[in-house]
Amino acid sequence: MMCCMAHAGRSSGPANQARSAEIIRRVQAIPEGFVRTYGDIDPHAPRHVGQVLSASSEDMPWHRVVRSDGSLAKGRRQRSLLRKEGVPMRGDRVDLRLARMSAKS
DNA sequence: GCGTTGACTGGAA
DNA sequence: TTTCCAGCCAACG
Repeated sequence: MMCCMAHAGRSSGPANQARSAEIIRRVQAIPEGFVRTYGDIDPHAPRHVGQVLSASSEDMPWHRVVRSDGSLAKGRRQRSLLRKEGVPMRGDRVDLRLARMSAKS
């Protein structure tokens, strides 16, 4: 089944926007009190996730996105928000054992 | 079309 | 346990 995006092209295409849109959609889908790693949101391009979040509006729970080891990308600023939402944490790191959600909804 | 940058990840020391 | 290195993908100039 390669019909869908057979010749979609990799520049200025709808599929291109879909990639970023999908990342934003997943981040907004994170319920309060839980977190997800960049790799869970986009295992193919975890780096792009952060880049999209930085370029996106602050109307999304970007603070619920943490690294695979539970460490925070934005440090103290992010930690305060997570702890305020009731996210289980261990020092300056999130306890992924309890806060990490499934790979997908 | 090419090279650089980035809110990353996993494995090795 | 922490720190360092190399790999990957997408966006930008």
